[in-house]
Parts: sequence; structure tokens; C-alpha cells
Amino acid sequence: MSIIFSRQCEYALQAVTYLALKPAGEMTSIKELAKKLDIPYHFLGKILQDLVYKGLLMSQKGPTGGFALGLPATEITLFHIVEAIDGVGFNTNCVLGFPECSGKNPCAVHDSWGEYREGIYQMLVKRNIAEMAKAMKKPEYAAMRR
Amino acid sequence: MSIIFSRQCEYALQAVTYLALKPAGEMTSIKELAKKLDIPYHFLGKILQDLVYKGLLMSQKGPTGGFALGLPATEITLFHIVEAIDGVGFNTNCVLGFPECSGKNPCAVHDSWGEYREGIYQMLVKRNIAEMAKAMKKPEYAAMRR
DNA sequence: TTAATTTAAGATAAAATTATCTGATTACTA
DNA sequence: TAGTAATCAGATAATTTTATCTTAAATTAA
Repeated sequence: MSIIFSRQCEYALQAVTYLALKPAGEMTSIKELAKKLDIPYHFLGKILQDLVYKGLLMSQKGPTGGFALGLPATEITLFHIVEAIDGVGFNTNCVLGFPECSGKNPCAVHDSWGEYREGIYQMLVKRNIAEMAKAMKKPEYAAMRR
Repeated sequence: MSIIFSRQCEYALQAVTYLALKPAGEMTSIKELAKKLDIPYHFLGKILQDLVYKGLLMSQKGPTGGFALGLPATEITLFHIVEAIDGVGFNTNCVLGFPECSGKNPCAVHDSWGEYREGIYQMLVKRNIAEMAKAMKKPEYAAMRR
């Protein structure tokens, strides 16, 4: 299957977006996130831990504990999350896997892929979680929030 | 790791390109392909079998046997190979994995991703193996052919 | 016809990713 | 202080992808 981001990364993007829909400062439990977003509980726990470690989220233990954004939603870009979970390998290697392909020795699609790659990169850098959350607020997305 | 095409798919693209560099009608063994392209022998065998089944390659058993293109190199597009190995899932689902995202209920990057996806699709459809092979003929790519 | 060489095919193994289980630690509340 | 609910952390399991092993079947050539 052709894919861009790992499942972990998709889960992370969804969870962080969900958190951005919450009132500032409110903590949300893994339980709620896993249930509403249909993500495996413990797997999600690991991912959130990772995001806390990277500073994108904050967490608190105990009753009333949970997770919340570690930065203002407008300051968390999609790229921050992708980078934290998947790393940035996607903008270095040949898209077709040719080991010899490089700027000096481009394969036949090297240049056009370069443009798309840069465009995608810019998309990730420019779009933040507040924007993602705003799109999710539409009534059609009600399922995500309840 | 962020990735677009599976490793199998990368191997397939490289092997077919290698075959396109050979004189028409000449058979090339898995052994040679695996060695020159540094791809695991038996794994490559499976992939080539698949491509034969899909009609993109032809094969012959016995001494002097091997694999060759099943169509003129100009008629095998990158998309043919990607489709045969990875399927076409990459141009249907939300790039960020949001289950509710669709044309009716777009996530914040739905539209821009749509443009890149279409561009990448066109790139795959328009570029054929003859073009890939031509790029590989440069001296810098000598490693691929010997 | 026999030996050698190659693909075909199925079983198995290894590695990576995804998912689950268990117990420890922390913190709130009654 | 005790109980409860939550994250933290490590081990384990399941699944998928990648890779290997073995044997069979086909084809060529001596």
C-alpha cells in the first residue's frame, strides 16, 4: 500500500487536533481520546507520551489528569507532529528508491517530485493544529467530538 | 518513517528499469538483477513473478532463461508498476488519516493535498520506463548497470 | 537422456509496525 | 490516610512486511 505517514502519525495528528477542540487548560484522558477517535488505548498512550516528551503536549497524572496541548494550537504545525513521530526522511531520499538518484544524478522524476515534496513540506509547515481543529468543528464532523 | 511506495514497489521499479536498459528480447536472470541492484534474491523473484502475472514482464525457465519486458518500455508507465505492486489506495484516503475527511467534509489540508496527489498521479502516469532508463544511462549511473 | 540452470511455488523465518497486558507511580478526593 | 483514577513504563503478543529456504517444474545443451 502506498502511504505517506505511519498509522502512529495519523493517530497523533487526530489526537492533537481533538485536544485543540477543548477549552484551554482542560485535561483529556487517553480513555476519552481512544474511545472518541477509535484508536487502541495503550497504543495511543505510547504515542501521547512521545508527544509529551517532545514538548508538543503536556500531561498530568491522577484523577482529573490527562493530556492537553503543550503550546498554543496556532504554534503547533502539522510538521511538528510528523517530525516528532515519523522523522523527516520523506524529504531526503529518492521517491522511487533509486540509490544513486540525487541532485547531481537525477532520476527521470527527481525534479518533478522535488516540487511536490517541497509543496507538501510547505503544507505541513504552514498549517497548524488550530486550522485543523477549525475544519473539524463543522457539523459533519460531530462524530469526532462526541 | 514517512514513505510513499513500499520497498517491494521500489525494487520493482528498479528491476523493470534495469530490464529496459537491455537489448530487446534479451533475457536477464534474477541472479544478475539481484546482484547488480543489491536486492534480496528470492524476494525479487516473488516480485518479478507478480509483474509477469500482471503482464508487465515476461519470463522463461531454464538456461538462457530469465525476465524481459512484457511490453515496449515506452508503454510501461510508472503507474502501471505502482498499481501492480502497491495498489492505488494512495489516491483515495485522507493523507492525514482522518476517517471523516472527504470532499464533502474536507479537513484543513484536503484541497491542497488533492492538488499534490493529482500532480503525483500525473507524474506516474506520464513517465514511462523508457524515460527512467534513459536517465539511468548517464555515466554517473554506471553502478546500476555493471 | 542426462546434467545443469533457471523460474515457480510454498513453507518458514526475521524484522518492523501495531496492539495488548500488567504493574508501578502520581495525584486528587473523600 | 485510604481509595480511586489517571499517566508511565516495561514486557509481551499479533500483524504486516520483508527476507530466506527448499523443492518442483521447465528448458537448454552436451
